Amino acid sequence: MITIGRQTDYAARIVLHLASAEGEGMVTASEIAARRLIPPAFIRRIVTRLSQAGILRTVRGSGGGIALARAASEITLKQVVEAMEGPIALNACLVTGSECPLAEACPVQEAWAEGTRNLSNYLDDIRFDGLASRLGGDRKRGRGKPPAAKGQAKGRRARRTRTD
Amino acid sequence: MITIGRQTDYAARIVLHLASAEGEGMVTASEIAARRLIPPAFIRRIVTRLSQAGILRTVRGSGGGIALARAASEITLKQVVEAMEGPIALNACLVTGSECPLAEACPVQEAWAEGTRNLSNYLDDIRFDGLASRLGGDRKRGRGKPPAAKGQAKGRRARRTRTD
DNA sequence: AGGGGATGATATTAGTATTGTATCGAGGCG
DNA sequence: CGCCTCGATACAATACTAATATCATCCCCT
Repeated sequence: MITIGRQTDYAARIVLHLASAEGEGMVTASEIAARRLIPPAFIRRIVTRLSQAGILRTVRGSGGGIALARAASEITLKQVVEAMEGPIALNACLVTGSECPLAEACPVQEAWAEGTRNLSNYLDDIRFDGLASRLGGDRKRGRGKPPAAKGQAKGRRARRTRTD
Repeated sequence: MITIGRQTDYAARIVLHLASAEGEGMVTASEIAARRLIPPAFIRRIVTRLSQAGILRTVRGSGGGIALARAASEITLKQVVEAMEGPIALNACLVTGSECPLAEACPVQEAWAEGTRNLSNYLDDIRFDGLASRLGGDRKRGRGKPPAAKGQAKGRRARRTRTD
């Protein structure tokens, strides 16, 4: 189905939660787990990977917890996806390099490659400040925006490619 | 890694092969397997699924084989992907509907949804006549396009990959 | 300095999906 | 009738994912 793993889904929720609590100090893993419906025993590993990727900052000990390593506006969905899933690629043949002897004359590979670039660029335009502002912000701002996630930076990114 | 399965990769190669042999009669599964480096015992199942999806047409018996069910220009990469992988969705929460209690106020889900739409639209624009013409067809049609499938309008947007 | 609270790391397990193979059946052509 | 081809299914091996539990490490606070 070409989907991200559930861990990545969880990771996005975690970062989103922290982005919405930006500047409010540390949040514990247990609290995020409870608030965002993430298996408590699972959240540790995800946080660890996000920390190693430089997206989160953690402090151990009493009073410790988790926070964003930098401003939410500097964290994109692409960064989170790559931290959890590795490089973005629609087809494994794009990342393993030239395992496929047919790659030389493979127009389909080119299609996968461009689709990958499109997806990567799209995800890189989704920033967590924008996402967080849509979390609880609707009530206080009376949005004139539709619930659909457009409006962020993705502009009109024409998807007509017309390759022929 | 958000990749298609290998079966889908195979499926695309199969359709591509048939598209490049359009109007030349039936091709046997064994021949495709050999020419496109697909496990011979595996290709049957893939062909069956593509047939059931109405993309391929098969004829049994001596002299039989496989061919496209309609013109290559009427077959898109999206159709092949959906035949093999089911509905296109970047996150399972988009297809299962409302398994997630947070979906009501989940900006990330909206991001996945739009990314899915983008991807789906992109794949639906890739048609196999275009792909086949790039296989060995450059010489005979002299198409003015570069071999790389670019030309998309992926708008250049400031790329903040800052990982400090 | 010590206790408790928090993350870090790892082993394990159960379940599932994918990949690939083998076998038998059915249909069509000569 | 016999060969050639696809159709369907059962099967195994593998890999991955999700999830849990446990112990180690670190740090604030008293």
